[in-house]
Amino acid sequence: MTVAGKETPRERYRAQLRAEIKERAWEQIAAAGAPGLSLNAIAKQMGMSGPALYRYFASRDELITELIRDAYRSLADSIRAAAASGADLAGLGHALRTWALDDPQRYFLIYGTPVPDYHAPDDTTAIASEIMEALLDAAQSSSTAADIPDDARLEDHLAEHRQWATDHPAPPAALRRALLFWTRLHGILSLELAGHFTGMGLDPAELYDSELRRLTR
Amino acid sequence: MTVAGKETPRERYRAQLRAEIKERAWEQIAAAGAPGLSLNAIAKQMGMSGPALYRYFASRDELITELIRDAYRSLADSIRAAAASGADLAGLGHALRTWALDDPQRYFLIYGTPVPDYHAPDDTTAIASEIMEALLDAAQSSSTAADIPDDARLEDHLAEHRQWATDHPAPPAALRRALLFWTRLHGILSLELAGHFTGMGLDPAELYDSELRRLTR
DNA sequence: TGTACATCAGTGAACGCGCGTTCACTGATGTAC
DNA sequence: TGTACATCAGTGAACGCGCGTTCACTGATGTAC
Repeated sequence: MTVAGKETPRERYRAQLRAEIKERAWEQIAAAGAPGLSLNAIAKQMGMSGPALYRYFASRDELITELIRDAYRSLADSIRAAAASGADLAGLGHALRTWALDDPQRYFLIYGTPVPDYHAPDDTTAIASEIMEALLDAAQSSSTAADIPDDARLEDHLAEHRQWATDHPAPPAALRRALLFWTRLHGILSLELAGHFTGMGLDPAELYDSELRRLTR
Repeated sequence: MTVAGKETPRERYRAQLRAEIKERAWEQIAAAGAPGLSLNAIAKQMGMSGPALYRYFASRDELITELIRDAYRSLADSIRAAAASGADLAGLGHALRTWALDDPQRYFLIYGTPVPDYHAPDDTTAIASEIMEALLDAAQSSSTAADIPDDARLEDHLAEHRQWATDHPAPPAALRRALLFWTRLHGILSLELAGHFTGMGLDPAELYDSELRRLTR
């Protein structure tokens, strides 16, 4: 990393071109899904020859890895920005949905069909933890009388299996709430984004808000 | 369709080979995901030349379409079999999870990342309706005192938007239950199958059962 | 039961395509004295 | 300020590959008389 003020023109140009490559990559992914991403196609779209891109990314895989990282980063930033501006759990829920609808294929790059034997870069787990921490904070500080029925068995399990919440002071009830927030909302979101509600004649937003109400009331 | 007894040897052979092609296709999908499916690779694996497969499927797309149909059919059959043997909503939930874990990529072929501009064949919506009907039956006949807090607003919405449950006598509360069953379980399942719980140190099965308990208690 | 013909399965060659990636090279941009 | 050298961006040709798909053809299997 270079300090902003000390960037040489060349460095700035490099960063700019890397950014543009990624932008085109996102456009391609939006148009044809991640498997359809092609370096040559990106180059052609930018008016360059294919091999030129190898000055900026060592391989197609490196580019995709970077995109996954950026997707995680973007989601974490959205969630944290919402939290920073005083949003409660419901607010984080809306931030999540807005983020997902904003670019469905970006959502699926993180939460969609996994490619067998592909492992996401290690640092994404750190970003995922960031997200969980924001959820835990909100789950802990929002009303205790949330509308989720008790479930002693699950809370016992969570009390003993909380590596994912290491160092977070949230009590089991809050762990449970954050977790259900995560799984329930992803259930609706992924079905919605994949189009499984179209033709059913109901509004996914209503369903989403309903779950959110139950989690935060 | 030919009646079983009237199948000629040729027809039987054809059906057998079509089936074997599909089997190999599933193996490939399990190994490399749906985008990695290749007719030539299947042919090679079966000891045939590539073009030979065109006797059995008009194109790669037709094969995939058929696989999607089969996946839906398989899920619907599993759910209905469970229902037929007297399973309640919880039983259907376990059938769903078992089916999903049995072949994650088959699950994702239905519920995973959608390919932009690809539309599933029309008859799959009929099979999807079959599945929803089985859920509605179970949701209706199981205890009314389920552990889902009331939500008048959602029930109002569902009372007015129930094209997906046309002709089904289930009251709004049951519609809601069936719907939440579907979205909540898919939330956990898709996160689990995509590996998002690994490293968190908790057992997705506990979470799944906990949600099931809440939905059916 | 045997022959003549039609149907069908499978082959091998070929087409056109796009992919990721390497390599040797040109020309422009920056750096050092 | 001007020259000499190093660094870097981008090109075009090429490699090897696998893909879906078409086509003309061979040989086996079934059908009709």
